[in-house]
Amino acid sequence: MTIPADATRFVEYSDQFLKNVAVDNVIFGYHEKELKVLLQQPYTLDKWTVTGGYIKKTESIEQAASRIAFDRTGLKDLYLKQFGSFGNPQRVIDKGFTPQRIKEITGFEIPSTSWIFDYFVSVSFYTLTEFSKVESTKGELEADSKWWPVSELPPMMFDHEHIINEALSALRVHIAHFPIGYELLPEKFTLPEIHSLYETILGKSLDDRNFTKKLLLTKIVSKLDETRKIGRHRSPFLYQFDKEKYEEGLKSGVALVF
Amino acid sequence: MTIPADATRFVEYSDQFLKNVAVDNVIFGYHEKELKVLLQQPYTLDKWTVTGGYIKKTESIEQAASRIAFDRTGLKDLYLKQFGSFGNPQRVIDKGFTPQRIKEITGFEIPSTSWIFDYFVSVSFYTLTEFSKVESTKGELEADSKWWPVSELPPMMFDHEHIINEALSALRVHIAHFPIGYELLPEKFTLPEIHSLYETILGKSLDDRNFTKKLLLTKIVSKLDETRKIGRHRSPFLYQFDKEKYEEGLKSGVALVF
DNA sequence: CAAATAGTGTCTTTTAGACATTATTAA
DNA sequence: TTAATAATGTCTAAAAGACACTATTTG
Repeated sequence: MTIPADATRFVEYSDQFLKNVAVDNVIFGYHEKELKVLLQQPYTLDKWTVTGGYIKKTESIEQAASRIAFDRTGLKDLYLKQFGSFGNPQRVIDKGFTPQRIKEITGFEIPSTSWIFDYFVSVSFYTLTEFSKVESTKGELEADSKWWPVSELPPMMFDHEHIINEALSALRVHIAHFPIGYELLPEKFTLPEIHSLYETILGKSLDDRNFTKKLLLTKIVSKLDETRKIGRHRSPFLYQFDKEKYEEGLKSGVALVF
Repeated sequence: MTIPADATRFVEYSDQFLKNVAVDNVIFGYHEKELKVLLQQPYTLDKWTVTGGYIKKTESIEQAASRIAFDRTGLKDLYLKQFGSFGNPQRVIDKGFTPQRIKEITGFEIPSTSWIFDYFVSVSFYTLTEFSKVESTKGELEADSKWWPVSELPPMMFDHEHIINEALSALRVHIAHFPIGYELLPEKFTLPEIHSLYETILGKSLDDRNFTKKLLLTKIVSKLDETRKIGRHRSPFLYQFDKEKYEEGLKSGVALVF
């Protein structure tokens, strides 16, 4: 077991942070037709959590989410979407903080009436990124940090399994109304690649003819005059996002219902 | 100016509540083809706020929202829908708490580093109710409490105007996918009545023939063998919600896109 | 019979969904 | 030439949207 850095940080730096409220980021990663989620394992238990952290008094909740996501992924400008907040007295049970435990570890005596023993409201965001862009997946404070397939999650702390499920629902609703893929695909990609991406996120297969028809109708991608040679079969054409249409879609919405 | 009850409560009861996080409820009321929102005016200023309150350590955020809504409306079993959380350092500016001010009023000396001078994250819910069902619209702690048309809001505190706009957007998305009206219409109502309700909430006019066609297709309302005599013109038939279909719609969704 | 509101049907366009064959590449 | 994958079009059914006349009531 590694150092219980969370507890230490709490005690030393707690004046910088808002109390009883925190941010959780569900970081989805797409890689080779699989949807994964970045989880970390705190010092306390054999259970896992989504990436999260505390909110500084000087920053907004969105800024906190962004800072925390950067700490975990090394990526700036991630599109973080708030999808809900979670809070109930049961949330505290798994936390692993007790006055005795903190004293053992840090030497500080904290009264059991302190706010750090009350439950935290989690303001939750999700984001999508290309798996391989993430360099430092390991937070300085956690024992371990790892990508897990959303379909095979390890035992989760608190209500974090529920939070991931809610994030996934929100994501699936979201991609019916807004373009995605810019951060997930190489600059030039093939129709089969973007097709697979949508299938993976939605968790179901999509008719290739109908998929192509609808996608091209939105004009958010445009065909290039190049192909990619990738095997003993017909070479697929390359496409790229039409930056302008894509940005417009982000603002005003684009129907891509499957 | 009335008693600054919020400040008093803060000081006296703050141990019961989570810190730096609170609930706000945007309570929409429908009455005579108008959509209104219940606002309260705290002691401090000539600005108004949506109804809100603090979260007890022993209750979930949903329970807090429900309790707070009951305090303001006297209604139980309101359908409260969480639509977002809001938090940034600017939120504190309007709050009207300063150490000096609290000392003047309550006699307590609170250090300026206390959490009560930091910003609060607002976990926000909206609900819809029939205007005239609300008896005690006045909270015990506020100077005044009043329904305002959503199109003519008074000067609002914090980011509460933004919160109301977000609530309205969420409501308009919501009614495209779930049945509403059960709490807003009399048990027996006419097609023109429910038609007006949808027009009011969506803020646009809807073709009567197409509206009726789609509504009846969902089977959530059924025609009765009675009419209501209301003037020197043809008497409209009465309808009522089909409880079973309605409940099912709440769970699984019902498309009513206009 | 006039004024007011309720009630209803048809046509057109658009969208969704099902479905199968031909084209290209390189071993 | 064959195995592998890419590319593409048509038909049908359902839904959305535009649009206007007839029915009933009572002063």
